[in-house]
Amino acid sequence: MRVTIKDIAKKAGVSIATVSYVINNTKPISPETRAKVLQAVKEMNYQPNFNARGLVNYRTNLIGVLIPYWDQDAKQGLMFDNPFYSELVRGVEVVTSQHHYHILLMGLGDRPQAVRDLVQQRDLDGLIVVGAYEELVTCLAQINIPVVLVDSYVEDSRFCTVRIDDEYGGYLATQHLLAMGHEKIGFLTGELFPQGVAERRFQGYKKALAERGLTVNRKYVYETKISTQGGYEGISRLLQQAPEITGLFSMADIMTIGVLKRLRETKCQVPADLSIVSFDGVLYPEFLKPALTTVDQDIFAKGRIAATLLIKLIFGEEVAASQVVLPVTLVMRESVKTLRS
Amino acid sequence: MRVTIKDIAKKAGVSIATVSYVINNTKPISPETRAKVLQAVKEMNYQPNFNARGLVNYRTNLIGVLIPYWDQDAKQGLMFDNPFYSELVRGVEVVTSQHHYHILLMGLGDRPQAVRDLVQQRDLDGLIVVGAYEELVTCLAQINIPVVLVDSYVEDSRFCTVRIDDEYGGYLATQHLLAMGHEKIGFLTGELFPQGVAERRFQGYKKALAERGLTVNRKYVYETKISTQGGYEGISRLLQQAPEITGLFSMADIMTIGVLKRLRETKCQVPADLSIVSFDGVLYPEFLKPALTTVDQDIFAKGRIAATLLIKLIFGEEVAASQVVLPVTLVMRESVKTLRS
DNA sequence: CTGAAAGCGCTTACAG
DNA sequence: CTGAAAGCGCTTACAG
Repeated sequence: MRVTIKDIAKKAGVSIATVSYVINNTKPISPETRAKVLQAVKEMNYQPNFNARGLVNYRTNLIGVLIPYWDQDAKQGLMFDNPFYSELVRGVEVVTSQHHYHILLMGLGDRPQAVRDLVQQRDLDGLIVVGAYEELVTCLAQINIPVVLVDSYVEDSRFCTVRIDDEYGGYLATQHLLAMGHEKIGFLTGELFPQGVAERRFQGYKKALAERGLTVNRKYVYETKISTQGGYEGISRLLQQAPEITGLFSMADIMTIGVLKRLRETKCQVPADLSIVSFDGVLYPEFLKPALTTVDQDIFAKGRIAATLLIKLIFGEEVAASQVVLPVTLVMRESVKTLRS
Repeated sequence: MRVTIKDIAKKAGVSIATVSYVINNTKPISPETRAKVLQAVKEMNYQPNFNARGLVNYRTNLIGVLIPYWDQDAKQGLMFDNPFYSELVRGVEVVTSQHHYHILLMGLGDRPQAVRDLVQQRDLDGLIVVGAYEELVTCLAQINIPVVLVDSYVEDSRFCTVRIDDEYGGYLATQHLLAMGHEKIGFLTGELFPQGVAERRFQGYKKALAERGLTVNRKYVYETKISTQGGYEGISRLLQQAPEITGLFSMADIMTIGVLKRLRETKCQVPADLSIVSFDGVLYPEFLKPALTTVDQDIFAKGRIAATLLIKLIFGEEVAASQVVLPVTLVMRESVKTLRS
């Protein structure tokens, strides 16, 4: 059923070792023998079994792409639910496919050890991990393969990272609202944990406020899940505890959609009643109603660069930069109104 | 470096066969021996190597998810570019992870034989293929593993399929425009090939027109790529060759975004100057401007069902239905205006 | 230039 | 109940 190296050897009248040599170009083989083998390979559509190959030479040509869930049961949330991740995976695919690498895609729930298991089960050559948190990083540190962290701020120098300047992004968003005259600015965010992007954007939020001599009102900050549902519930709570806010920095487009839904239900107009700056620019913000002012990032590039780094690490090549920081841009559209003060 | 069954055997003081037996629960083992083995497994964080396992027992616990490109170079288009696919993959992941199956994600360009190669290289247990066309189906037929086709209308009874009733969807879209008084209705579509969904939606379009005693004006139909870019260019051409249309059935949300972009540039108002019905409902249509009237489908469910079917096929279980057809719903929002006639 | 043989991590008759 | 051995598909010293 499987076409194996034996079949080729038999057909070409050589040993399996010879077949291996010509396929891998790993030893000088006479032109005639080579031709015979290649002919057989072609006729039988032979393709080497990467699993068997990986078993002996410790290279499976397989990398894992790990994407976190926030909701273990629903398997929702960060994972895929967010077009963000499809963009990222697409970026990864573009480069891995050029290097004959395959992608194993996995969602990661609340059991970070699952990474270690996966790596052992599949004998992965490398790992791209999105949004790693401390506990996960601890697990990763026990694994002996190259890892590229996307959107994570771990201090561990063993890992390459690719991300944007989230603090600056948060700063841009908030600073824009301030510049437009808003002072009571809400911050709707995903979980704030030390190595996460949310925390950094929060830093940027604080920094922008501080520049204006303002301090953070904890009532203006609401932590919830990064999903439409999170945005929907979050804005309700936030407006309940801080009805006076005139501006909102929403940490992710996907949350902002939920915000818009809720606001529409409560007849709260954007930007008339509430100005919004969102983040990512992944949901075609110019076509939303209102067209969303966003801090944009190039997620496709994130994926490409992460994969390029990882492949280099796997091949033991020198990497120019082990910490890649991609730019962000504030794109002004229609969701922020100028407040006269 | 790898923790293997040998390490466990040594630590537990038993043979590797015994370790295998307890791990797989495949032979009666004395409680004491079992305990020793389990203890060792735990202490060493042992996880069996699925690749090695697959080599001997012809089951790798790996399935492939294949997603077509339309643009080989840019690796864009259908693949991921479209949130449609992330939803689908998420659905697949939910069920595969419950069955200890992993997902190999691959884009598929213009070389359908790549599927066969992949299956051999990775020894996949099964395949979920999105949008298969004839040539690809021919390749799939040569492969001896279970395949579930998503969004494909091949006649081949060897394959399970899951899809929506695309003809009915196209009918609903067109019929709605007709009901609102439109008669000159454009159809912006992806490539029309026999086994594709586009062709079926086109049939629905024709059927709705026919019911009104109208025939298809070929000038009103424009075939292009399923992407924002395709939508953008497509609507330009379409309006060039048929400026008189008052309604548009756009075959995919992702194209519709491009349409909106172009229309905005040319100051063509929706729905004042052009009414639009879109398809999929995957881009938060209620928050677009204008809120898009769409024919919605549950893509997450498509993924879940496809994976469930595939797993059953792999395990040789009886499948209730080998052709699953999911419902579509017309959701009216604001992109269609009533035309008085 | 070519091949026999060992071995990668695992499972599974087969024997005891 | 337990284990030695063959074998899954492949690569790689080693010998010739």
